[in-house]
Amino acid sequence: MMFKHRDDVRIFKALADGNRLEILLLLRDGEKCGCVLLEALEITQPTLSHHMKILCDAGLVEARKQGTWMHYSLSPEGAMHLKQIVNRYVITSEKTQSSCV
Amino acid sequence: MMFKHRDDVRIFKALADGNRLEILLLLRDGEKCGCVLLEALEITQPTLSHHMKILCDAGLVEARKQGTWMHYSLSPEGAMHLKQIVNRYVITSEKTQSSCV
DNA sequence: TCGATATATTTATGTTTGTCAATTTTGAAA
DNA sequence: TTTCAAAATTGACAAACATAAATATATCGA
Repeated sequence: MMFKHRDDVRIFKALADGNRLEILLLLRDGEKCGCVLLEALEITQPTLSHHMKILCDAGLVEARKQGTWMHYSLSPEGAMHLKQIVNRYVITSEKTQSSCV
Repeated sequence: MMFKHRDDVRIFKALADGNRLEILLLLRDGEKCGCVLLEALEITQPTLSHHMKILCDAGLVEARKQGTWMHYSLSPEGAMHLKQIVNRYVITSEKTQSSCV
């Protein structure tokens, strides 16, 4: 029960934070390294690292390591998956009435 | 800062719980009253009431009162709004490379 | 009015989460 | 090797959250 729809919950949880949404917006115009994200957000480096892990674990963001730098970008597959999930939970079929009217 | 994208966060938070996702699935095949939802979920009545409030406040679910019963249904407007939000945060443009390569 | 049923509210509790400070790890350059 | 910069990890803490018990409210029928 606690683990119903666990994977989907993980994705929506990743989206349920203002800083993480802001990170996604920053990544919309292309790959960015952590230090650039850090400048744009008013959070500390450990906090950013924490958020990036959540976004990556959810499959929404991809990470590319190059030397000391980590480069982050939106995951097209993650985006597609998210849209599929949304359709699964929120799609509307014909409008019927409650059986206990 | 704490309140960045507040309204969008509220919607994603509403989706970030296994029981609430299950409720949305139950509502996919039409309107249902609270007592029916309660039977389908292994939670207590106050907890269901709590979850329904969160889903309604997020605009994902509509409530219709009829006598003692509350009838819940998916909100088509809420669904459309959610899809728009998802596109805002996760759409992918041309792939560029990080500026600090 | 009284009783039964569906729902909402209040209160309390254990868990999860976002955050930062401090520290560690990693990788490259001097 | 030493030094420096970027990122990850650890530990701690306050706020937010999911949950249930107890209680309150609302509506209908007898």
